[in-house]
Amino acid sequence: MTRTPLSDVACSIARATDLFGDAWTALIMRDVLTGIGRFDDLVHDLGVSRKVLAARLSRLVEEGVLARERYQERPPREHYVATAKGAELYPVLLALMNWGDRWYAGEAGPPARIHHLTCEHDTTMVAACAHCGEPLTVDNTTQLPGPGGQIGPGTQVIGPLIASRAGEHPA
Amino acid sequence: MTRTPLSDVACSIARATDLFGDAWTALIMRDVLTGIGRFDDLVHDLGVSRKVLAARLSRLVEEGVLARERYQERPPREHYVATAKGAELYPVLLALMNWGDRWYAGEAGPPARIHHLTCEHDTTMVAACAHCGEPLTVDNTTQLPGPGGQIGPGTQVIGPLIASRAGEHPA
DNA sequence: CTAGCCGAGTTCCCTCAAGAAACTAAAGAT
DNA sequence: ATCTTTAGTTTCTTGAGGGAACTCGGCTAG
Repeated sequence: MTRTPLSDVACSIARATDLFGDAWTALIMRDVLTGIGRFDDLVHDLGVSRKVLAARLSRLVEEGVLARERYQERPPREHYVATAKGAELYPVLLALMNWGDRWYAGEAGPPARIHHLTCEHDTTMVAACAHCGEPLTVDNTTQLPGPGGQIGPGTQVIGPLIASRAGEHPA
Repeated sequence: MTRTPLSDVACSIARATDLFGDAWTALIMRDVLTGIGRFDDLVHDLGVSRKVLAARLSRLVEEGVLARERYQERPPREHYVATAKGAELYPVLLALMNWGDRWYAGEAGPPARIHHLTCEHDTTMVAACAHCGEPLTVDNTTQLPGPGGQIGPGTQVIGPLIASRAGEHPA
């Protein structure tokens, strides 16, 4: 892509997408957050070309999402770990995973489970309202312009914009 | 991209990313979910090239995420609306937006607010555990292989993999 | 009735980025 | 002295994205 300057747009989704809206970046973050931080391990696990991986990693380090850290002195070796900023991308990954599980898991069920150490249950992510804890959905939310600038033409109520019958829930 | 076959991988994030891991797709979904469904409106709102938009839209329709619907008969005009499958991508967008707000909102604050109609508060999304309602974070979760296949090398506990000090929280 | 306009795309050309695979380079290990 | 591991660069080719012009059905205004 020839750098369409999405980051300029007054939209946090656009800003986030400018960094994260790339097939590899999401997968790199998944791996790094699950402990795969070494260059060659990422190459093998993802099947990404070394060139592209190097480019993504340095972008992510530049953005402060990952950090390059020495993990052994002799011989000196570096790997990549998530910063706090990077760790906060975890909900994005959970949301993607949740959606993938719901719509693409085969007969056998989802390929991975999330185990919540706090409550000791296997679980899934719910997009909950920070205020009341109820799920946030397209139908029960509205987007309004915020203090940081108006949000272009997308300033309407989100409502009955779901297709009438198409695409029913899976099993 | 030359179609690296991510959808084959036994990982729901990879599957979701195969479709959604594209700078434009996320923004198209944002627009469609907020009511911008017409071809030319999308071109103008996003600044995407008509060729790429046409390609993305037909892919999204193929995948059952969007539906092409006639919204007036004379003259016949079609626009795009989200299916149920598409509407369920909303949490992904909320998570991206949340992250963008936290890390890229300027002085003025975030460019848009989410208003929860149910509880009547402006709110943000929390990645909550479906079981206990507490937030899911990198530190309090573990990924385990699920019924639908093992998840490659990423089968470790997620834990102290956050960079020691780098990337502290914003204001 | 013919010229113009609108919405929804196609087509064409060009450039730049992704893929593949070989190459480099430092530092042990055998 | 050579081999291996790790972490990248370099080179080359193909193909996807950007930009802009073109198409096409169907109203609508003069």
